[in-house]
Amino acid sequence: MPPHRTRRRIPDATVARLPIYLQILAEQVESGVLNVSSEALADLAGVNAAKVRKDLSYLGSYGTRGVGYEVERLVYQIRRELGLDHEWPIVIVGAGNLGQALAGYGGFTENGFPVAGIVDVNPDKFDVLVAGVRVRPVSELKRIVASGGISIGVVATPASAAQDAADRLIEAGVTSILNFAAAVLSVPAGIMVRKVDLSVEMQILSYHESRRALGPEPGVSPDEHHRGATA
Amino acid sequence: MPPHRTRRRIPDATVARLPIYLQILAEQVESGVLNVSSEALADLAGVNAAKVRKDLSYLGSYGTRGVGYEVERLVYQIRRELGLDHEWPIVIVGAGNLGQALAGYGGFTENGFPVAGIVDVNPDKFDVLVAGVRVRPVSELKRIVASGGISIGVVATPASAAQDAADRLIEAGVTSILNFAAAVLSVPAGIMVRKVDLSVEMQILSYHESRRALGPEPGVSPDEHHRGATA
DNA sequence: CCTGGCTTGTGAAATTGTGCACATGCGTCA
DNA sequence: TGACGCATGTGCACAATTTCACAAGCCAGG
Repeated sequence: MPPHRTRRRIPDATVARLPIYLQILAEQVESGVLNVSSEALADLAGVNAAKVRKDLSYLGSYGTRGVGYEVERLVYQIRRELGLDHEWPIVIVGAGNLGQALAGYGGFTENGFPVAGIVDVNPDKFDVLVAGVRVRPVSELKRIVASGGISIGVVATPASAAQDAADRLIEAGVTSILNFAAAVLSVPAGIMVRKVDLSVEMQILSYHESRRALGPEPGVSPDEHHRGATA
Repeated sequence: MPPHRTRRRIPDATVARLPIYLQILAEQVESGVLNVSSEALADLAGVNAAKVRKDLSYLGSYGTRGVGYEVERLVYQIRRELGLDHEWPIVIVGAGNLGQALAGYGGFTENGFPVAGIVDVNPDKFDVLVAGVRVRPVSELKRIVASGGISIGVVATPASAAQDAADRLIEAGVTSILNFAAAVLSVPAGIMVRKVDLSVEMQILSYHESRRALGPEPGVSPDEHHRGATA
């Protein structure tokens, strides 16, 4: 059998957990840990051990029965599967508070997603330096995307401008979008959109808080100190 | 029958969509729209109409056959179900870039989650004004939470300090946490945690981008312009 | 070399979520 | 008042995900 032709379809739920495992494993490497069991990893990730094993099994059989998984190897495999074996430059649309905060955050660059460009419609913002990158007019989006080989765009505009921003990104050639605006984007098939909406998150918490007031759930066992729901 | 005693258990997947519907409906109210059909709402939310109907049916029967849903009424019902009929003051732990950006963002306050306090461990930050709120030492967390009747906390610290921040929040009486740090929090049963991690989102996009390079999916129909995956 | 202990990898069951199809019921119009 | 058109609410089948339970396999020790 060849060294694993990546052709298998990995379930969405699993894909969403791989980055978590990866982060934890990276910490373990730092600590000099050589092996982890599915149970140890599950514990650190706050999930079920069987789930960890099933998730990792989609990558192939990289564990050793009776021993566990070799941390370095697992890190390598997960990174490869997630496409993190090279950088993915991104472009941010919107240089307002949010856009600047995102660019300045550093988390993007650190994780292999360097900010290759920031654009805005407002001329007042042009040439402002944000995290070492000069803000450019949206009209240059196409050039920036093409010359930077960019396939991921970040929408950091007000909700009212989000669809327009998305349209321009797609027109420029971007195929994946991370949307921070409080708006649902309509995009052609084949374009991947993920949305991050703080107010949605808060409202989900609110729902649970207000149910709490109605008395204990008829079905939630009050057992001791485990991981909280990260649903 | 009483005006609907909120006792039903609403599926998580539905709870996660209600805020989206709510946002769209609020826009419709602005536009003076009086009624929406499940299909119209589904279209705007980028989901299936049957799903919308099923989701809304958990709230009770607030639609009219042959007509649709009365927008204002639906807004009221969803808000009530999500516990948005009153404000939920929050406290932010961490007054660094992220904490300041979050506080300054305004999205919290606008949506009924006013920032009632910001704390940090770094004395340099004490008394700095962020979005009109004075940064206080973490030692005052308990007092702030108690006097403000706060049940929701936001962790905006570096990953290494996140668990400590969470512990302090819980100790102070908070029961729900929104975690922006790249760390999995361990919390007692009964505490609700939601995590927002940009690098996880980016990595999920990366996965899909890198699969794209392997050729067209053997199973994804190439149909025209619909809503993108927000999975 | 064989045995015991431990952990993976995975069928199968249980649970959760989705989408179809249609009976039901409201409002309108003749 | 009766018939018609339209959109809800929901039973049901199916798809996805989670969890269990255990056979299989590896390593260490005797």
